[in-house]
Amino acid sequence: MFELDFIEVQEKWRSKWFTANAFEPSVSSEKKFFFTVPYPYVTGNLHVGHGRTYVNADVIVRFKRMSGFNVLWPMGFHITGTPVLAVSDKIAKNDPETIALYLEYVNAYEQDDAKTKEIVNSFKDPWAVVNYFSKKLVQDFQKIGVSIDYSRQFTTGDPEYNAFVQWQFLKYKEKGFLKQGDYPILYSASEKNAVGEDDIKDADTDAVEVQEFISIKSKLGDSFILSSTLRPETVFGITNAFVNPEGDYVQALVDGEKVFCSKAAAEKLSFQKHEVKVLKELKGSEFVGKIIETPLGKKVPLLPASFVNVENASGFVHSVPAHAPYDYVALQDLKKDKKHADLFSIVEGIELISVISVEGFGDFPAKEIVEKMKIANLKEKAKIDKATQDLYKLEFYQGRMKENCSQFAGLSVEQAKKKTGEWLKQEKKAISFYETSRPAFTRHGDKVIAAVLSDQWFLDYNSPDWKKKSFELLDELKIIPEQYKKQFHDVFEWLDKRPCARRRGLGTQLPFNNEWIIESLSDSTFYPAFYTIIKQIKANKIQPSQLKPEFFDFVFQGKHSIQEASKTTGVPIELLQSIKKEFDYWYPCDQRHTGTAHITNHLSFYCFAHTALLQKEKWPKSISLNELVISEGQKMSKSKGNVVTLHKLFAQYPVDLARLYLVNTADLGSKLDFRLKDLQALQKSFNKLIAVLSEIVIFSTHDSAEKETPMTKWMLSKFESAVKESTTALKENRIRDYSQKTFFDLLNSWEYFSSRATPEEEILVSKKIAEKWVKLLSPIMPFYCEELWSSLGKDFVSLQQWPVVSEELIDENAELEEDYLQNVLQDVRRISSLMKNKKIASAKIIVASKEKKTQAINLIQKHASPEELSTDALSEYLKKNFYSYRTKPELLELSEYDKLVSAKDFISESLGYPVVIEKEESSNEEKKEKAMPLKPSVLLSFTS
RNA sequence: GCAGGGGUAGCAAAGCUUGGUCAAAUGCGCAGGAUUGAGGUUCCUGUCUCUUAGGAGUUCGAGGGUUCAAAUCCCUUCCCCUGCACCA
Repeated sequence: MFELDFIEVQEKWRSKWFTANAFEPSVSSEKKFFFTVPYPYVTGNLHVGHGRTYVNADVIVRFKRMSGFNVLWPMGFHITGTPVLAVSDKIAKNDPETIALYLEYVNAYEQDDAKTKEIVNSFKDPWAVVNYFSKKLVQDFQKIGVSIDYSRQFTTGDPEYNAFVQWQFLKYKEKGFLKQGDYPILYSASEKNAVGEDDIKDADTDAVEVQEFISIKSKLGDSFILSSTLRPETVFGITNAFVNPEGDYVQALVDGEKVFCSKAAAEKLSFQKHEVKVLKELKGSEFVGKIIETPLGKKVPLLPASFVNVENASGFVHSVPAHAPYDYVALQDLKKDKKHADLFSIVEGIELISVISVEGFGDFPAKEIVEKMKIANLKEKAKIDKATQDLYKLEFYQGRMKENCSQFAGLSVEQAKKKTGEWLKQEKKAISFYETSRPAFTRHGDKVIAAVLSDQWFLDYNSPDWKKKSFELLDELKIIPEQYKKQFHDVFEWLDKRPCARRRGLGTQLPFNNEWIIESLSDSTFYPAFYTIIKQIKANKIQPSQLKPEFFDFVFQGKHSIQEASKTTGVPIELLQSIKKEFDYWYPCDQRHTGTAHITNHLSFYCFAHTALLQKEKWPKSISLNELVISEGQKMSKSKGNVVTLHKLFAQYPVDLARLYLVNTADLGSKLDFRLKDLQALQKSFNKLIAVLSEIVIFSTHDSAEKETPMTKWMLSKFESAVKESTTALKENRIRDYSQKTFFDLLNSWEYFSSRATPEEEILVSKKIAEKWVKLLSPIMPFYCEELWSSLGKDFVSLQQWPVVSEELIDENAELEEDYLQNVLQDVRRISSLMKNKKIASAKIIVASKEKKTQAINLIQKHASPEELSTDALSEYLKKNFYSYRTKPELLELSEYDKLVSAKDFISESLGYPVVIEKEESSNEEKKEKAMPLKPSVLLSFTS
């Protein structure tokens, strides 16, 4: 038995590959294959989700390399944005959870506890995080055996990279793709800064977003009151407004107009591009009973309601009791309220106004639903919330505006909502009021509010020419698996203006405005180009300051003369030439592989960036994708503690096994559910294959008599078919198919062959398949394959030529004969199983006569359909398989008797009792009549 | 709601583009047998239902259609997952 210490084998080949620089190609005359996978983000360890993407990628790349391509697969590291910063921040503030997490991460690499602590402590500096993990990730990658060129590493924080990204944004600006405008964001007033999800308490479990309320202006004296709603379309149904009598309100000058709103609202408005000056403060109770005039000219009363929250939006709400459960219940409560007995007649006089029709409800859905759910008063908050939500959903998606809604009559609520809001704002009858979707606080405990940035930078993916060109790219782009092409199409359609810079985080500053950091998805769209040049930039010590726009103009776009470019940048002409040559050699990117999650952003931006910056010949050629990995049926997350890190995995299982598992468990287009039990089960087959293959490799060195037999023909045919099918599958990126064929099918075939064959036959076949099979498997399990290959006295199977199919060995007949034998065996077993209580002594197998076969062939050929056949036994039999015999008449020509006789011992052994083979012509048995072509008659005899 | 993907035997997962060879690969699980002191491992066999001679019946979310023939093509319908932006 072949025993290997997998840790040792892995270490050995890892170090051999990388000391020999086996995967570091340079410009040559060979045909090239430039392949990339998005660089990982460096805030922690890699997990099986990364593993899946990188292993699939590696299989593709190894196949291409063995198929004679000059393959470049480089790697860099992504550090842009807030996450690294957030980690450092938390560690600096001694956040116990973060420290524990990072102790665990670092502990995976370090032996010494004291050292681990020291390292984690150093993470107060974000660059320490970046530097530490980028080094460790390289080690991890090398451990998985992915054949990456590590000589072109960089991080997105490197000054060379900054210059490269700045150049891109200069180009976007020149083309008019970069624009500035208003944008609402989450904001902390006390920190004077934008806040992201990672800054907000509990935002990872309970997301906070910015909502746009429409605050309509209703006249009250010489001022307006601002009442807010998320449903502007109901403005036609207003019957009154509500104020919280306990609340604090102000009168303020907002953009030159006197308005009433809550005190909190006035402050918020000042962050939303409004000039706000508070004139006086007053209590909500002072508004009760006042009559206001809505923008539609209707005079309605202001009534008290405790449910109005002055901390939310403008502090007043208008009331649409026909459609809003809260409003309806509030009015009912008010009628019963003794404190406000003076208002009774006003409330009593309010008539509900219906503005939306929706199936299943009459004129006043809110009233109906409140009555149906038996909501008694405002205290039943949970019930009212539910009623509101249900009704809103129903009306929003299914409702229509009624006749009384002027120009919006007949529209769906969905459309009317947007249009009414726009209209009110345009007519200056309302303003936008941005508010957080729930009360939220930063991790430091400051209030999070919605603010409007007036100078936010956007990339306008809707620029007509840009979008058109990008669709052109998409038309030509090969997407693997194809099913995702449509999604790309839809995403391209949908892409609009997208904010592309932030006020904080690591990364590159906007070239013309250094207060802005280019946001992390926007700085990672064109970087495959960077791999082609960074090696020479670093090797020749070109300074970041030399990487002026002219440098990139020249290299990527061929602009300026080389003399000019050299003069401006101070880069020598030959060097400039050589860098451009390298870019021109490798570009375009032939294939980019990543997870499907990136389609809606990263991959789409990647396409757009290329159409904006490069000529058509340099646009990407293909994108391949794989779905995500879940763990034991659940999404992986730190909080669930079910994240499987590659580190842990490889401590216990051979890398080659894990690689096999990751490519074989699911197709690229489906989720992979990582189950430890399955992996362990797979290990059995894995060990078996290693044992079998090692044996074959040893056999292949033995001498043998060169004599082919039906069995060797069968095995070689199976093998060569597998070579053929595997190769096709790999060419089409059907990686799972390839692994099934190369690994499982062949293993099963060999096991069967081995049970049927003599040692001589095994040696004969081994000599012909050993090398090929090792090569075939090497993309999946490179470590063991290198080990086996070296035992044949050769170097680096990873760099060998992919096996060529020996078509002449594919022998359909040999395979058919063996299938036939299996069918017969199956048949005999079936019959035996029906003989429940009898012990079988022996079996007689009677093969159909020649005459019957000829007859059968005639019948099949002379008739077009099974209906035309008559009802004799042979015809009845033929009816069942009519069409398959018709398309493959050679089936019927098989020499059944010879096959069975030659396999007689095998049949007896498999069945466990002796068998006799007879021909129908020479048999004395009555049952011989039952024999049909390909279906011999079987006669069992029993021990008494 | 919009967009994309999906529903296959106890479970997981192929097959669907190009209809027949599909009661449907493969793996797990389960059952019986061999091996073993026992367990595990390994090997063989079976695993939709009925059937004491190789037969029959019912299945691929549900319902309808096209066809000599449908898991595969068309229509309708129900259910599930993902994304919906400034976040890596």
